[in-house]
Amino acid sequence: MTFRAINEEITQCIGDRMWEPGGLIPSERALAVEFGVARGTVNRALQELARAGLVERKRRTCTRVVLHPVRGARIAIPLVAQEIAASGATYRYRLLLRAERAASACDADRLGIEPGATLLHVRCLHYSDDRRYQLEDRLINPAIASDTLQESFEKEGPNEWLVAVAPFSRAEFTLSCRLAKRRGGTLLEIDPKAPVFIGERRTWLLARPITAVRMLHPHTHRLMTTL
Amino acid sequence: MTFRAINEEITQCIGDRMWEPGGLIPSERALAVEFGVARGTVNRALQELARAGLVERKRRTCTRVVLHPVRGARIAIPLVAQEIAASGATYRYRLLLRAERAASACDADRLGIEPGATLLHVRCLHYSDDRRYQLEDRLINPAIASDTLQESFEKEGPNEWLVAVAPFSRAEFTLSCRLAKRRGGTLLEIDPKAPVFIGERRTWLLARPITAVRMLHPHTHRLMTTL
DNA sequence: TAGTGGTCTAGACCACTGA
DNA sequence: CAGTGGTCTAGACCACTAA
Repeated sequence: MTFRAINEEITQCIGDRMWEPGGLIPSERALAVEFGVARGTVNRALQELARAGLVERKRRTCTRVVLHPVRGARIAIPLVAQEIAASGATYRYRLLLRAERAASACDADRLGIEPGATLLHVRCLHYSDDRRYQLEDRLINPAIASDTLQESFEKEGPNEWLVAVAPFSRAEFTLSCRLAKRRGGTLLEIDPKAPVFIGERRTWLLARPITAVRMLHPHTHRLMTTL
Repeated sequence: MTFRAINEEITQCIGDRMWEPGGLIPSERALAVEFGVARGTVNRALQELARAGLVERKRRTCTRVVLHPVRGARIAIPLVAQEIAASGATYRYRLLLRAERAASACDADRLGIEPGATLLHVRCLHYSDDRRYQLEDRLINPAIASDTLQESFEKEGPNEWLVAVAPFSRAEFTLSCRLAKRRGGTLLEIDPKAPVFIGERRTWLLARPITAVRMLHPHTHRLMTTL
């Protein structure tokens, strides 16, 4: 009897309303006897169910079937190169722009630095089997590493470089969509009247901003997660 | 020595590059000896690190430090009523359609049931301070509860009912966008040439499909998370 | 064939909760 | 004070990989 089997048995009981939403589940020790397994096995099964959100465990007290199962599920945003490689397609990268400049008011707002401070602006395209997959428009705070301004980003995207040099402690994501009529859309070579799907990410190391990136996808893009 | 402590020790080693990205980690048995704990404890610590994406485990072979740490973040998808209430706005609900019918091929594909099987189709609007906030189009598998077909959904949305009666063990999310020209868009009363932001969710209890819902938002919608 | 990660077992201790 | 979930231990077996 594996912990996976126990997991399914318990899920079954909950689904059959043998144990009601909000109600108590028998103790680990009781379940261990019932299923004829060690308590450790039941414990592992219940831990997984708790992580999945089907069950709520209260230390030193009890385990109950969760009353309002989803407060909000979560969707994963993968790194683009990994995402494309995982799909089996060939990943290709092209640098469009690399500029060091003083931050405009708009940049400053987006990245969270002082207007006039130096920043690095990078724009590049990610291809999946020669189809334009994502347009990346990124601001980087050069203060994060001593050699930021030496990076050319000719061969490799900023993401690969950043994950290697700049750990972050806080991130903020936004997903939205709009019509493609503006510059970004034409760079993706899509109909200006078609929508684009936009992901934005900003990261900080403690209070110091690291990078702000805007990722544009054709509207055929799907962001998917299973959990 | 707890598994959390082991976890931190190992994270430290990786952070200090004592074990290089892409390189091998000592075996569980070796680490158990080194830390003076049982192998089970090391195992648990490594499982967690693998889940966190810091380490890759290959069954019956080895554990290695992950080469490009997946900083894939996760976005929370809140329940609409909670989301609106949390924003301080007034939540209002209106039922547009409630139909029992035999599943078309398209329905069957979307919900994952046999074509011809009975399903419940519900369409409704969620308002935030009298602005149309979300159009919900939902298929429900009536087999999940004996009283599904008695539910009118006049006063309360299907979500509130479902969370109370139908726990799930697996969920799948998709986010995308498209032009509003089709029916959904007009029901949201937006310009047919403007894009709509679409979230889709499907849930199962073990292998049994529970519900498939499509949520349309005006393109001004933003989905945000901080973490 | 030696070594690996995945898993289960039986037993134990802990710090706490709730009656 | 009885019962709970959280955790650790020491040992075991398995199915597999890589040499």
